[in-house]
Amino acid sequence: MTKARVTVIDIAKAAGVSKSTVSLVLQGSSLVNEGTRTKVNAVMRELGYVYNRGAANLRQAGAKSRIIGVVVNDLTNSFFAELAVGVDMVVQSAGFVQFLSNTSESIDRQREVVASMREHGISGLIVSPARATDAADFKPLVAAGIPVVVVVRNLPGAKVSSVVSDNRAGMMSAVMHLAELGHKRIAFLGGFPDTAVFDDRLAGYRSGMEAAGLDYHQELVISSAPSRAGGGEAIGKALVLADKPTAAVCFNDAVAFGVCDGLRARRLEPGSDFAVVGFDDVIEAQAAVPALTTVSVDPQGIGRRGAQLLLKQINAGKAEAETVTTAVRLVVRESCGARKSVKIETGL
Amino acid sequence: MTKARVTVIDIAKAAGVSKSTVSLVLQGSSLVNEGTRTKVNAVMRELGYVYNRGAANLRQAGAKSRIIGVVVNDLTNSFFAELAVGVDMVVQSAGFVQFLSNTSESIDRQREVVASMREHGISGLIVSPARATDAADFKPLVAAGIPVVVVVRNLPGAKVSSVVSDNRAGMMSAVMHLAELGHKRIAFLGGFPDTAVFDDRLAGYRSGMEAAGLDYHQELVISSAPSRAGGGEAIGKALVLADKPTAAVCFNDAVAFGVCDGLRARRLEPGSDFAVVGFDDVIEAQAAVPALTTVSVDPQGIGRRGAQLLLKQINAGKAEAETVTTAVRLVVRESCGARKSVKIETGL
DNA sequence: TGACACATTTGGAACGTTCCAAATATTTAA
DNA sequence: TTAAATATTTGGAACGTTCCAAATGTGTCA
Repeated sequence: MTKARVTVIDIAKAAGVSKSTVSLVLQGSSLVNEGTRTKVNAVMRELGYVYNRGAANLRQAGAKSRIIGVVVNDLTNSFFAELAVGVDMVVQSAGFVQFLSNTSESIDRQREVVASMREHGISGLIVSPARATDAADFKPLVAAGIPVVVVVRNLPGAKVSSVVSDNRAGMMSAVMHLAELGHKRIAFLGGFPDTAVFDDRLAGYRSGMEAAGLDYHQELVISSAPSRAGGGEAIGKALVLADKPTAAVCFNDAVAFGVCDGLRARRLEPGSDFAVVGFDDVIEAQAAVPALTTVSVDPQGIGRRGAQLLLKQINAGKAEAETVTTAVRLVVRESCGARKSVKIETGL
Repeated sequence: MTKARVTVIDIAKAAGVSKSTVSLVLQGSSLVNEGTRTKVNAVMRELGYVYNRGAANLRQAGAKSRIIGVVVNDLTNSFFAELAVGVDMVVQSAGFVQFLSNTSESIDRQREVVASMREHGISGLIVSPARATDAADFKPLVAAGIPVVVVVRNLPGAKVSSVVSDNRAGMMSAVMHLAELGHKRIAFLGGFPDTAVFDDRLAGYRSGMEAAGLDYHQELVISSAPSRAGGGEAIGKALVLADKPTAAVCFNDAVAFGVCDGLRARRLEPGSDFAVVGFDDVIEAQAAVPALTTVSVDPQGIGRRGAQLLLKQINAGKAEAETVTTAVRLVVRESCGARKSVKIETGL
């Protein structure tokens, strides 16, 4: 029950030096004599000193808090959990800590959370913006010299850095793969049309169709919520078309799972009767039956890249907006019909 | 590019009052006149004032930082991601923010992370301790008056509060369910024997056997790594016994999945040929084939309870160690053989 | 009117650190 | 031996807030 906090002054007294010297030791300055340094360190250990970053921070105006804020929209989704882990890895090894918050796609909550983080003096922010986030929302942060990196979803118009996966190329390769398997009528299912990610993926779909020499038909693009339920809905609409598709690329894996559900509810087997390709490669994709063919985006990598970019800007002291797109690759499993379902895995 | 920070003094000047008054407004004190309050608030908005919690914190020695630390061992595991979300929910609505870090079961990293959080002046800590965490590890925190709540895994001997699921009751109900289905030889598979959680679950197993009037056989308890691979290993050992079991309760769902793999590798179908019950109810349990019968533990609930407990202690100003066990319930699906595999779910 | 209660406001002195300019010790060069 | 150069140490004065004790203003009652 040690009541009083041990401060730099206590250390100074006990070590017979001035507080300034102790401070120098704390910062690992080369000015201080080797002997005094070890003595001070010894005393610190002995008295159980803990550094008060808040106080230090107060003096060193601004960007030295070594706290970075991380805001994601859905930590329950393993995609974002992985992303957070990626951020944590680089942030932690750079001696920073992360404030992590979850917005559940609520723009109000996002605002609150960011405000709170700002009060705590974060040195930078990584955010996967909630849907319908206004590009101007992060203006004050940037104006205050706090670097912001937007990940996963970009925010057109906002002058901030971003790390997004190559949605266009990913979707294009998915479409071309299906075309190679002989499919001619390929649908694009799921996703909300008012998002930048949707636009990119749709653009990739169109490029893919074109590259494969297939016609683009408006009716084959069916948007819906980017969720499992949304996927069920979308495939329902697709299957009542006069000229039905035989394959679909989906906005994301959740949609793809919904599509599979919907197919089975209509006695169609995903993979053999209808080809399905997802996007994201969430962990469940591998274990699902049939295993989902999907575009792998490595959320952890995005987290790492984002954190690196942010740290770079923090260290540089100025935030020059920069855009990084991370590579994606098509992972061919069973749901596209390319592989037979051989589910017996090795014993151990 | 506003360079200088707006401070309470700037506000005071602009509003024609003293900094003390502004401070009172900030704290929502009832002492201040309604007129001045609104004026001050207006000025704050106008000048874009942002509260400096660090400075405030410096003055109000100690526990008012409104930061709580959360450390988990594996955020990639959806169990812990859910837990973090639960914590975040209550912490956020209480106006706190959370430092979240991931230890990946590394005890060194855990130490680093906790030290760093302490430097930042957290008001409390929620931790799911890495394996082999020493009970004394959190002693300094507690001594400094920082409440600590241990979740998921308890730390016998440490005088801190904890929130754990009712491992005993859960395992007991699993065993009794299998007994009701007519099983006599029920194995307990997986888990490391040196953990408190293992002991609890094993105790539940024994109670369940006893309650069902079945004998306890040492040889039917087979420990292994608490992972999918470990499960495969354990079932392998179980199936070479002279008197083979016909059913198994598993240390957790990962083990249960491994057991299913192992069964199939030996041409046995989980559910019909051998009953398997898991523990945790991770999201994959539902979608697996066969769907896993398991004990559902609601990690989000644990997170919420833990956070509530912690906040209570922070507000009370003193940390009286308290132990909460959260209820669990058996979710009967297919892997125990109680239900036929009817996999066609409703369309939407 | 003076004395009192009450409501509101207010200067400083903290809090624990870092930074600066200047002081003091030590070494080197002449 | 002394001056100059170098290495080390050091008191304040910040940083932006909250707290305290005391000051001011306003109204009420004899």
